[in-house]
Amino acid sequence: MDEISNVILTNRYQKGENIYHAGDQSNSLYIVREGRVRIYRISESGKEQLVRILHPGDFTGEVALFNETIHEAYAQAMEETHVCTVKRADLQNVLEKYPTVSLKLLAEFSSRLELSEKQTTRFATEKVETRISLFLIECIDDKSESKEFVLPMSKKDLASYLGTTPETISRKLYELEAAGYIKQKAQNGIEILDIDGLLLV
Amino acid sequence: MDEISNVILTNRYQKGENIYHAGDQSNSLYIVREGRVRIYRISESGKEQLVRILHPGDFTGEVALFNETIHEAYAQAMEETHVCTVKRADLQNVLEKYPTVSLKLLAEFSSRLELSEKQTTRFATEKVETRISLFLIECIDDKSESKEFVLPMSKKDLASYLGTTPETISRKLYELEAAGYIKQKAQNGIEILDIDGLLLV
DNA sequence: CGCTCTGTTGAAGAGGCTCAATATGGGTGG
DNA sequence: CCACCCATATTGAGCCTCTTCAACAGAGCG
Repeated sequence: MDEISNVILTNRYQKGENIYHAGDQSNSLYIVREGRVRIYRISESGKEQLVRILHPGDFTGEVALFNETIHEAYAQAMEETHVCTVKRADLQNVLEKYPTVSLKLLAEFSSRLELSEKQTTRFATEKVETRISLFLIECIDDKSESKEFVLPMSKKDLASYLGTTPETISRKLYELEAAGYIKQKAQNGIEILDIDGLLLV
Repeated sequence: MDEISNVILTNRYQKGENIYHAGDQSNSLYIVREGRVRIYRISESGKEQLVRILHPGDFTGEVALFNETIHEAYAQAMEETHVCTVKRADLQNVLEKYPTVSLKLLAEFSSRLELSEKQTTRFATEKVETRISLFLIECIDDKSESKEFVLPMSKKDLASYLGTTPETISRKLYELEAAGYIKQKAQNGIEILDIDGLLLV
């Protein structure tokens, strides 16, 4: 722990500020301390997709780190955010000295890989309505118990994340509500009324 | 090397045989020695998607390995295939003893992650025709030089990989040929005539 | 030689996108 | 505290892409 704290730096970013850009030749791992970070990509045809949102404890920058390439994604602070950075050389030192850290990292990577491939398969095989339903269901998995929650992002971002448009999100949520599966509340609140119904969409 | 060869087992699989199923509780890493292996998933709604094809030297099984969960994908031999397996405990021993192996693994994982997220973004933002064009372009990147190659899989598999149908593949390839971007040859051969044109699709 | 799986072609229809107009709401400055 | 502003969200209409279903052609294999 001491060894690690010696090699980390902390930076602050304002809302909207970019932590790195696609094309940057970074050599650091970024760990979110406070705030939220939007990771997004620009496709070949110039459209933007939200890949994921980092919360305190999450990290990013790994691809550029282990492969010495440039960043392929963008990282942008969604609010006032504190980020710790570890330089590549320092990280490699730690990893060589403490092999169990590598095992933890490997576990994290492999579950991220799993998640990403699952997402790809959903895009490849499910229609928008189903992707939205599955997303809603996963929102309650986390907080368990209560079947009511607040969308973890704006509907615009959600559209980008799910590979659709804000218009379609709006309409599909309306349809799901009309069908009695969910109830929309103020400020992006959602209550799930019928999980089984949602699963069959 | 000696240490590793002591802990690996070799298995043979016939064409069509499954190496593991989704739901299996596996505890091994599988390395392809000879042959080809199709990795695919079944989505929530029951549709199949081809995730990738393993060639000699490639490996799989990592998610179940580092997270002690069940397999989420299926691995099926596409032809007579020889596969080496390493048990989880043995692998962890090696990784703890030789930290640089972990670094190599981390590099491999992170580039796979990168690839998977890129693919997700393509599904989220590009239409089928563009996805096909990009796929064709990547086929020649590998073999460089020659602008002629044989599709690395059947068109049916390609449809599954690109999240579309064989009918659409057939039609789009026809359109790309009509536009003068490519030329189709016998047995899934393709010649690229105009890369820049393809990139603009 | 026939069977089965892959690939092609046609027609119809659904799903989702685009564009435009309008509403809403959080944040800012006066 | 209010008025305003800009980003987000909603709603409608038309259209385009792609899927679906069906029929048929070809290729590979026992």
